[in-house]
Amino acid sequence: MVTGKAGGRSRVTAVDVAREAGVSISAVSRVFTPGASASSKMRAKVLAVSERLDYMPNAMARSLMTNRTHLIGIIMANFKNPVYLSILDSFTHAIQQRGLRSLLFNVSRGDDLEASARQIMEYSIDGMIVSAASMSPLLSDQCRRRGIPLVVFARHPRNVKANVVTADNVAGGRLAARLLIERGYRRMAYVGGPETVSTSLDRGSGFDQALAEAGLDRVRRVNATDYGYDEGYEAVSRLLNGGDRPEAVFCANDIMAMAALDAARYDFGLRVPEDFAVIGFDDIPFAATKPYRLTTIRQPMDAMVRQSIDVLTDQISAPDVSPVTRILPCSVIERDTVRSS
Amino acid sequence: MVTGKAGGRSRVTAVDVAREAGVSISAVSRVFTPGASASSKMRAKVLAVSERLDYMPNAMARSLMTNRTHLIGIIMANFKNPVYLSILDSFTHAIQQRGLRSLLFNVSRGDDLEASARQIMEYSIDGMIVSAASMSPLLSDQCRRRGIPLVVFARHPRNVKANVVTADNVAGGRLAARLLIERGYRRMAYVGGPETVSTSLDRGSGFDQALAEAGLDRVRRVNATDYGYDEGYEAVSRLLNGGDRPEAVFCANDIMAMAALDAARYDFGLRVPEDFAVIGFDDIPFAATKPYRLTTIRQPMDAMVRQSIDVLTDQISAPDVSPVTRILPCSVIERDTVRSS
DNA sequence: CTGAAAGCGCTAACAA
DNA sequence: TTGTTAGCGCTTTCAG
Repeated sequence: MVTGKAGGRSRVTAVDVAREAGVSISAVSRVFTPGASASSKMRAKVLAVSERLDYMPNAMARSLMTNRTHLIGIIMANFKNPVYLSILDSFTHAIQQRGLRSLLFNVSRGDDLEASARQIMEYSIDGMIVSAASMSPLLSDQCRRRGIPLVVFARHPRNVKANVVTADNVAGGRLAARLLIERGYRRMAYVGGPETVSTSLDRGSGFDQALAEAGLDRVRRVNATDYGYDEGYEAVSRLLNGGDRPEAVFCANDIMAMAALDAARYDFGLRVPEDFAVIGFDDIPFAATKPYRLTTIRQPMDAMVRQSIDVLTDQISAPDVSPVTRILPCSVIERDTVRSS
Repeated sequence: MVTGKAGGRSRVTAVDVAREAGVSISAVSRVFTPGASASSKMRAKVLAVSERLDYMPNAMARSLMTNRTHLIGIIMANFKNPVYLSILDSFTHAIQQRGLRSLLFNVSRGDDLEASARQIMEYSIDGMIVSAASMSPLLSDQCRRRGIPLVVFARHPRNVKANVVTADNVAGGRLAARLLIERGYRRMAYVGGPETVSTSLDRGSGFDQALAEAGLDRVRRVNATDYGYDEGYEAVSRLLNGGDRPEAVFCANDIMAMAALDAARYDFGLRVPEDFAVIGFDDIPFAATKPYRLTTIRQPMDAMVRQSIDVLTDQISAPDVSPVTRILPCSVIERDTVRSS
């Protein structure tokens, strides 16, 4: 029984290391603090003992003094759409690259956004990223009051005072419309997501604008009840069953576009792109597979993620700056669901 | 300038609330501690002031005393496979349900698992879930030494002393083989993932076993370099190009099975399931879409997640128990890529 | 460059 | 039930 405290509950602390190395605990602290001064002898001795004792500074205790937790809160919904896996991949990667950690909150199952935000704030995170459909002013207020930099990702909520990093969804919608017009389609429809989501709204209005500019009218518009495959399938079926069938549809995301393609081909016997064109949004990996080869509008996800983290880290080191808005351009990815000339 | 400290850096603390409410700080503490005793008057008064001042206990300071952070570390790789989005969805949801928080670590980009584990441990998390291909004994040692309950999810590493919750991959492989045999296929092949991954190994060996029991030999076996669509496509192409073409393939996951289906149909002109059968593993949502209608082996993901969290929470409250292993059964999901009788 | 001492915000005995 | 007191493990002035 030579081991320290019993029960495995307690860890080795800086005091243990200091005692064992015959130095003060401040010395230990300095060795583990990046910008601090310590002689190389000191450093070597402390590091050796730490290694032997398997010492590791306690982040909680540290943050109590420094007021930095190195924690970035991520509030996310949409755990059904594969784009969000890529987004999460990029975010966690970027966050880790900078020596930060991700505290992930799932608000997709009707969990209250406010409540989650409150919980997350108990950890006094250094920054927060929100990528959920609903974005409340109360949340951004909370963050501002507490001095926590906040970026709203891939969403452009009105009356919320926060940093915003998003794709230019309106321009993306226009891109879709112009491609379709150029390729000779005339009777177009839009398949949006839930009516309140800003991305769906923006993509739809850009689409309508460009149509109007060309003297065209959008034939119809349907809204899926959720941003998923089944909901998209249902919405498109409604669209194709109704009279005044369109020659082309622009869908608010790739999942719904894939559903549109399937419904058109399998249930209505339409040939794509000859009889019917489909454009999606996002460019998820599956959109490129053989059965789909979906023509789509791509958001510059990696750039968006990078900018978000940049904005966040900038504001963590220099607080009290006014919110920034970064809107990044989309691009057309041509594949085989729109005819080629 | 009536506000407290300047700069927005500092938050309102229990001291502020205590002063304002004319009580002691322990009183404040008690009001925010679930099992503590406080008169309803006290509680009301403190709560009112807290509300007004927007007070919230500091989780870091709290954890310093309690030795509980309510943080669960999740180490994940495979940010390319959509199953993991569902898994993450279930995990974060289950974790939040129990008043815990998720600290997510991405080790998919060649980031060192050890290094990540060390970082994550600085936060003295209450428990840890690892769902990454590689699982080192060093990591489980670290956890045991620090008394941190660990569950290895959907993987069954050898010589690692930790809790394991996984599907019965061997039995799953057998299920696939028996279905194929029953439906009259004879010349079968296996498309595995990277050679070292236990899931791929187990599924393959279960498949081989059941084949052998029926007096059959697996015709061939190819391994994809990674668990993705493109890698699967490449592997299957190799398989179908080689001589001795199989009548059926069992793929280690749905993504590769989808790739197999696409390669077979589009590049080799095979009719499925007449000329060629494909079975996948996982039952991801896309496997059910019209172009695929993939017959597959389903892992009971929700149950696996639930069990993982159960094991974790049990061991958090009652440490020093020996590791448990839970192996859950898979089931066959029949769709259209294996002929029906 | 190094050590002593004073907290960071909170909880947990212990008295009252 | 409530207040007082002593830390949790660490960083950070401030002397030396």
